[in-house]
Amino acid sequence: MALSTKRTDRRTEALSKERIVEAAIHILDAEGERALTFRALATRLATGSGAIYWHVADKQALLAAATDHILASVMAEVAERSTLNHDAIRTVALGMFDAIEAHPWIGAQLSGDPWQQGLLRILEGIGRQVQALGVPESALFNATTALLNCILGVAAQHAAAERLPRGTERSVYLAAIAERWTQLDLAEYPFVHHLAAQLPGHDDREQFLAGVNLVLAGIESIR
Amino acid sequence: MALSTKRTDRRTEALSKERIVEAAIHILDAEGERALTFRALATRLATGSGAIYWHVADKQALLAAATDHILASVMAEVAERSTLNHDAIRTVALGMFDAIEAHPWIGAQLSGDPWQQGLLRILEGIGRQVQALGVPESALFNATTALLNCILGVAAQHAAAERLPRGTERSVYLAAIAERWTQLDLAEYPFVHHLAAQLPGHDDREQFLAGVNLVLAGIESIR
DNA sequence: ACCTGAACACCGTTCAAGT
DNA sequence: ACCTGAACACCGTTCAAGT
Repeated sequence: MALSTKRTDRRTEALSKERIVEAAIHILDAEGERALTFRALATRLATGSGAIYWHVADKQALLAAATDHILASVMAEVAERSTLNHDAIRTVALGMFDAIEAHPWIGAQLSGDPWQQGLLRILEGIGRQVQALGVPESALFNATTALLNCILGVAAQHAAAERLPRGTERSVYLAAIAERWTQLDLAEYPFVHHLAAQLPGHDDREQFLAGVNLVLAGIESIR
Repeated sequence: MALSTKRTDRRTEALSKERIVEAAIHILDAEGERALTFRALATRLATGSGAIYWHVADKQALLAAATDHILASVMAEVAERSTLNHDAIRTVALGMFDAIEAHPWIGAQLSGDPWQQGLLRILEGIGRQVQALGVPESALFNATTALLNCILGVAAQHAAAERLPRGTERSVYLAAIAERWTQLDLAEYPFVHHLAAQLPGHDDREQFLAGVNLVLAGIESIR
């Protein structure tokens, strides 16, 4: 690597898009979305805030690159456990679920721009398996986006949780929502009241998988 | 109403949460999400920017109230055309689709906070019909949120379009995305390439309905 | 080519002061 | 009780100036 020590003598390991993205991910994971500031980023990288613009177009591009970085590693990891069709789809979906849970700021990013680079990797991964299931050409797009919607739904849920004060427990968060639901007018919201009882006890991951299975069942009934 | 003319003599029709929300919706619809500023809102209401805080907690609450206002009218309108089960679900879903298309800023709001007040009306409306379909207790939550995910998916797509420069045609927007997809490496993204061809010609509303139908088919196969 | 950091043009929100 | 509007504490982004 360090064949020639010509430039800067690795004092501060020259800035690069990759280093910037890594630093951004660190801040996002450690302190949340609101803490990612060009000033905070510059401080962490020991540089001026303007320097970042030499490598990254703007904040939106930075967030997209950070999301892409995570999603690329998800797909790489998932690709190793090669299974087929239904199982492959479930594997990709669960990989996404875990990634969104580990990095909730991804949720906001995905909901905000569902056609961004990073999500295309997932679209590709899922779409190929849907195709392999023998879904007719005309239903291919719809079936794949329906599965993607399950992921976007989870993303939206975690994006909302991300915007809470740091360190709020998931369980007390759900309990607070259930509490709010219970306070709604019973006559007007009977069904929501009914769900409120189930909300605190439920397993997010299990529910997510159930949604995916439901869509898979729908796909099965189509072909 | 104006039994006594005691106070302010209706010179400027005193501020109220409702007037503020209506003004906010006007700005959001006419000029987009980024144009909604407390300063712009204050100017439109011919008041000081601080006055708004007397009626609304903060910007997040204002956006939630605006979204709730729209969704309430969607549900009211949809409730009149009373149908049953599958058709009722499709009616609610299409009502939401049209609302999101007419007010794209709702998309960002729904994706950002899927448990907010406004969306509960939809959850209630859809959930009741799912219940009426005879879906077993254990699958009720999953089936309803799966349908909600279709709506959140559409919301996310329109939220992304909303953030574009004003006045971008939907068709040129889709063409631009298809163009980007075509430029991806064919070996790595064969499926996305395949979809790119369908993207410009497709009908959003039709695709949305197809997704809903897919989930409904899945629900049918469960019970 | 790449980096610095002050400066610019904004925000949401607060709050003493008014009526 | 309700409103005013200046002030505060931030932002993302730009850009002359440096190396």
